Amino acid sequence: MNIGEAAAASGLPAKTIRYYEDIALVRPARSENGYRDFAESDVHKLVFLARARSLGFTVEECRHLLSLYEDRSRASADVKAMARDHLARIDRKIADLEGLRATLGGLVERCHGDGRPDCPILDTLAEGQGA
Amino acid sequence: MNIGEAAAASGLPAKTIRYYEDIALVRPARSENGYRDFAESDVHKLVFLARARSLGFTVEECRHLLSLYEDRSRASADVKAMARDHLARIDRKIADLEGLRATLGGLVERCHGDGRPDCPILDTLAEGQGA
DNA sequence: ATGGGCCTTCCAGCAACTGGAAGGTCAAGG
DNA sequence: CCTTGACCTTCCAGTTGCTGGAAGGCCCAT
Repeated sequence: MNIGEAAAASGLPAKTIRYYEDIALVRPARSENGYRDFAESDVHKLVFLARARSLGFTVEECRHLLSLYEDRSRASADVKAMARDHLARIDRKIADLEGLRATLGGLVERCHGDGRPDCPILDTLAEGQGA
Repeated sequence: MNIGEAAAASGLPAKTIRYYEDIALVRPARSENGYRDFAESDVHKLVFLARARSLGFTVEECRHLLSLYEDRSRASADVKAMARDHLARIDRKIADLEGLRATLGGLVERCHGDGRPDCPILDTLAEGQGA
């Protein structure tokens, strides 16, 4: 299977797949003409990667998850620990963003938003009572 | 005022301040010895930048906000529009993360997380019912 | 044989810094 | 007076995860 088909099958851009080969996440065979030749198992890995990335795992975490996935004897505890760490990071990020949202939302509400030049948003950025 | 003091006063690392000069967000004077010499107004700008960045505005948005801030005749509507756009982006990001959180949280719950090798998290990444 | 649509490699760049090397300056202490 | 150490300077490279583009090779149909 050429890279174009692998891309279509996995949902990843060809460029990204080449990049994943660069950083040794996948190792497709090569045809005689030098084209990459993807086996079913390669495409599975690509799909796995696409899913893990879309869940927000970093590439390095994906590498680790992939190795756990390929290790028939691994313990699910390892995976769960990673996922839980990741969950905690997500929770932190959500909390941060909600704080941000509250601050900025408050500023937006207080800004009359017309042609007058005085603006509580800029004032706050400059003086900093609210951020 | 040397860069070290400006850094302490603004809360930004010296490296970041140099970077901000590089991209022309600030233009401190220079002393005879070649050291940067920050006026109060420069430090104000740095504080402004630090606050706006911490609210998640991109550097380019900060550049724009700064110019609005310096423009005595600007309309607060401009600022409000930017802030509202930014708010919308934050909301989208929060929603994305909450979706992620739900998916991943569900997986973590279903994973028994012991020494056994079968793991719903990896299975899902591979087969993809849940992502 | 020629056109197009694949494929290959490599180089550059995005955001927003951060780290480090190599060297200049300045104030204090011996 | 000299050294030490903290500061400052510039420049180059790396980070994360791709993405775009150029230059060139391959393959298939007309």
